[in-house]
Amino acid sequence: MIAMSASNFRVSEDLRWRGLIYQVSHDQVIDLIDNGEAVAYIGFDPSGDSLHVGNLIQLLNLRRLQLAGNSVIALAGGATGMVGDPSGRSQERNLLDQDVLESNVAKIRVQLGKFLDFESKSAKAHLLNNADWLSNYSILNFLRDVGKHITVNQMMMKDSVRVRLDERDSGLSFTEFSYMLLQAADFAHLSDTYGCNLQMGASDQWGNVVTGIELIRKTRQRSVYGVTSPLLLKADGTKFGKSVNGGVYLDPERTSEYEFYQFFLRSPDQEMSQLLKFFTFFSRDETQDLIDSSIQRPEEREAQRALASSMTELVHGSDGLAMAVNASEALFSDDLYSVDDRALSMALAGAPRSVIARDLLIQTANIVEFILGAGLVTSKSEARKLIQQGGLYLNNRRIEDDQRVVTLDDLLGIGAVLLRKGKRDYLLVDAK
RNA sequence: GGGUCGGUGCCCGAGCGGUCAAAGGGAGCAGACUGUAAAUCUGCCGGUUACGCCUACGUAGGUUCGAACCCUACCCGGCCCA
Repeated sequence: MIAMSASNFRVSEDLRWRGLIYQVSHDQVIDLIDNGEAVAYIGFDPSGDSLHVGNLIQLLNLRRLQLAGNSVIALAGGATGMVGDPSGRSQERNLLDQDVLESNVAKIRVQLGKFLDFESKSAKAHLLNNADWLSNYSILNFLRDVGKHITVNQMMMKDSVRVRLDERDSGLSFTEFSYMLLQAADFAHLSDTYGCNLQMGASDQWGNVVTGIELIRKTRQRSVYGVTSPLLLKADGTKFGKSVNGGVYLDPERTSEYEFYQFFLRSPDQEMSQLLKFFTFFSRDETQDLIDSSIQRPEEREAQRALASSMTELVHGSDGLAMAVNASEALFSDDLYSVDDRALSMALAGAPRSVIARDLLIQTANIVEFILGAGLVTSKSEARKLIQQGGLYLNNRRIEDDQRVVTLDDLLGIGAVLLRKGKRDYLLVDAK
């Protein structure tokens, strides 16, 4: 599967073929990474308590480099998160509480760690938090060590800043303006203490990366490099990574294994080539076969299946994948009643679920109240509209009447009721 | 601190005394078509005890029979000046 060990393998070629290289600061980077001499770092923003599929691309890039023999550093931005990166943002962000931030960092560290190999002797991996060196950096020293070497003129030229200055009704605070200096200081610190010589990131990080390179060149007379990867956009040009219930996260508490699998399974045909290249570790041949299949027999969705399986397994392990696949098959089977209860119960272990009081069913509950209580809809009018429009299914049977009541008789053998909104938004409701 | 422009529903954006739950667009939701795809078409898109009522147009007051629209103060943002 992971065709990394072949002696003639060159990561740079692989990355380029995958379309993962957008900008490169110096051509030397290519040799550096091909020879396994890079010590590469990528920073991750802890503004949420879980990484999402967008971050995953970057994290996998780090993994790709490590598999090719380079050392890597995953950095959680415990300090920079306190300030907020203006890159790619059209609005000033709100500051996060310190304790929220700390708990986010703790959770993200765990996720980051899962994708790197800490055992390797030659290709080392480090997991760091920049709060460890930035928190106690005195402002005076910072201004002298870092600020002195970067002119405001340069900073103003950066896209992330310029966009905000040109913007009609949102400004840019000094705090966010300073962000790139903090990131530059990180790079310098990592260069000093870990021999870090390469910073990577998504293309919106280019300005920050370059600032770090500048700083190190001026203050350390040392050459370090930068590489960015393109921002992944959907075929229609909008942001990638949104599903029915918001973002797609790596944390199963936020995005269940089933939902995660489904997200990739539903990928549009048009995006398959790019998604396979960005996310998977399939070889060139394997990838090409999948792309061909997708073009010739799109209705089979072979590529989607391969992508979804591969990603789910990578993030949630083989158990997680099994749960996701079982739940998917059970939920999308034509006749739910034909599946025996035991199998159903197992299969639906990974399905989205909620709980409702059994007593409610004993007294019989109105369908509208029932689905509201279950959390399938957020108001009674939404519930009624859903039914009127023919979008509500109970145990895979369409409900036409909003006066319908739900009773114990509606419980499947597994002691739960299966609700469905629209074509594919399922919710299993346990009666307890 | 002064001047000036602005703050409208999830977002963008009209409205500028009644006919405004508020045009239009986007997003979202549902339906049809299909392959759990895309595109397209249709309907919905504040809540509710549902042709009524409640909540909403930065916040608090005021004028008026009646305000998102007028007045006052305050808060927040942009720009310019100091």
